[in-house]
Amino acid sequence: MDLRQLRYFVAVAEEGHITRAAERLGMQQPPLSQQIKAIEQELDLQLFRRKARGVELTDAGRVLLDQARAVLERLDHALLLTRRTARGEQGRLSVGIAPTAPFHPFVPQVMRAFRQAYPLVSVIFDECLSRQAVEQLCGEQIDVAFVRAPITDPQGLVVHTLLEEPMVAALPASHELAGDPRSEPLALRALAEESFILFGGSAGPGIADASLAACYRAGFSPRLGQRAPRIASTLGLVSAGLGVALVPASIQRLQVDGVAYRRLLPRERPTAVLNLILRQNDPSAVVRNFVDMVRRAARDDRWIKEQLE
Amino acid sequence: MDLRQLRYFVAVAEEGHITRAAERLGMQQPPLSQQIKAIEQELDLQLFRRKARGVELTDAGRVLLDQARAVLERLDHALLLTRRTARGEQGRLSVGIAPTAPFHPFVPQVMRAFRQAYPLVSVIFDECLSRQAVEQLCGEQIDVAFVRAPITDPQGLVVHTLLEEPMVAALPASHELAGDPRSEPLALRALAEESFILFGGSAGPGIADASLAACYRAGFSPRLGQRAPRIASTLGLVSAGLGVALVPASIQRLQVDGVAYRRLLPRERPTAVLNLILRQNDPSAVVRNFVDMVRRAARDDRWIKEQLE
DNA sequence: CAAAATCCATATGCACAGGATATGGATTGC
DNA sequence: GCAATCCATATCCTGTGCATATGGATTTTG
Repeated sequence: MDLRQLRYFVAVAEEGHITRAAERLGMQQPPLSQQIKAIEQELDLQLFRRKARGVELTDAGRVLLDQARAVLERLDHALLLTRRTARGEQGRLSVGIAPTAPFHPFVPQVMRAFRQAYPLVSVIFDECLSRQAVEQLCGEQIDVAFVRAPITDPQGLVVHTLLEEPMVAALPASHELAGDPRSEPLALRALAEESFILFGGSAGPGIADASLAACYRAGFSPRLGQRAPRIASTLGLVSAGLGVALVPASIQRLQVDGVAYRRLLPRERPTAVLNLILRQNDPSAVVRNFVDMVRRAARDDRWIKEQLE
Repeated sequence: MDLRQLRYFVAVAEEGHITRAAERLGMQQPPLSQQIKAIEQELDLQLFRRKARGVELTDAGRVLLDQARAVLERLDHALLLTRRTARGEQGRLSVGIAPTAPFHPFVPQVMRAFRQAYPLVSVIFDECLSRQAVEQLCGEQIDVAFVRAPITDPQGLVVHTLLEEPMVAALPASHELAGDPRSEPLALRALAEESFILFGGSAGPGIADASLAACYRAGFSPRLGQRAPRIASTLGLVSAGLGVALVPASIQRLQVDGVAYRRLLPRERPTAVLNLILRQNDPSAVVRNFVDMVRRAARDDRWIKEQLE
């Protein structure tokens, strides 16, 4: 049994005439008659009753017509899904995302754009720190990750830098240095005597490293306060007056009672990067589309430039 | 796109090797490679990644594998249903049935046998008198009918006589002639003065005609009492003492308070036939199977002979 | 490290399936 | 009774799909 024969059968059944069906199929009548006969012989049953004017479906023929339509439809559907998958319009995408990444407008913005452009791709988010991201990428648990670590490509992975943003100081609101957000940039040295709350824990080289490095460059060894695993708890500790923290500028969108932000002097302030990381040679078209879109957005997006001041 | 190609694809996908798949398909490797390539070109996408040892499905290939299996399964199913229909193992059967027919054991017996032999045929019953049966057969509302009329084939229909059974008299239990069922057969003349309740109404030449004809043959014109449309009301009237009725012997299975049955003298008693009626040249295999089974059962069934005494 | 092995791709030849043309036969309609 | 309609059969031919032979790439083995 052959799809061509199935299509021939459907055409004949729908037209009720072999001649007319042949016309519709762009062929001559005799070979079509032959094919119909061949099907009947193969199935060892009659599909049509030959009448003086045209042909008429038998019961079996009627059943086959229904079924054949379903099969052909199913096949079209199959090819559609396959093509969509090949184009990366359909499938799954597992995205690892650093805890501070969602606060930068770029991330939700590009995610929204992607979901709109590829509505049939089901996107799953998984919050993870940079070290976990690398592991989960290698273990195929996630396909791409937004991370804040300035990773130099580990084996088998590719890192794309999407943007850099300045970091700002988060101070207790009661702190003497906590002024209006519009106040003059702060010199890092002014914080030399403060406890520094390190954000991100020891899970990976990320924001904490950048903060410390900046302090060293500014000429002092910061007093280390508590470590907080997440951004919320970090700001909580700051709010409680347990110390100060350096956080990406985009975190300022998170207004917390008792926490004030201050910009730092451009010359000495650390920067936080946002990197996109993925498996090298990942053949997934979904991943390719995603990465393309994210990188293009990062390049084009005016917002970034404003943010860099 | 071709079913053959689809099967080739599934084989290669399942084996992970073109060479091995070719073996399984009973062909050589080069043409199989060609066909796979042809599919990929037609769909304009990659289904496999060629590795050093064998081939590996791409995402699109994985999707197509799933879908292709479904399509092939669907096709097998389609052919199965078609074959079943052609064999008359599947479909619908609308059976008209005379009101008195179900009381003869033959009818439920053969219906049970049919449903057992052809469980996928959905049988629909429709009680109807002989005239309606003819109409509904011609109008294709029913496919076959059990009727009690001795119809001579109307145009386009075929009648098969399944069995004949004697008729018996149904008397009010209080009637002087109402004796033990085992009493001697009654002479029809003995009922000459009774009111005859005609069963079946005027809807068709059936039992009522046979009853009257028998009376005429026995030498008297029966006094006509009420007409009753159905067997239950007929026996109700008898029970109420409004007259007597002649009914098929098999009706005796219907024991009604106040109604006694008596056999009639073999020489003069009327007989009730049970006929199977259907459209001539009905192409339905289901009907053919049904008629074959019913007729065979009617011929073979010992029960009938006993009933004929 | 070279040689064998494995497996896919390409090249070429051939056989057959499927389509075109021509024609016959049956039924219907005027 | 003749024309028209439509399916079936016969014959020929083209193109497709398979087989055989061979090349190329990578892995395994001695």
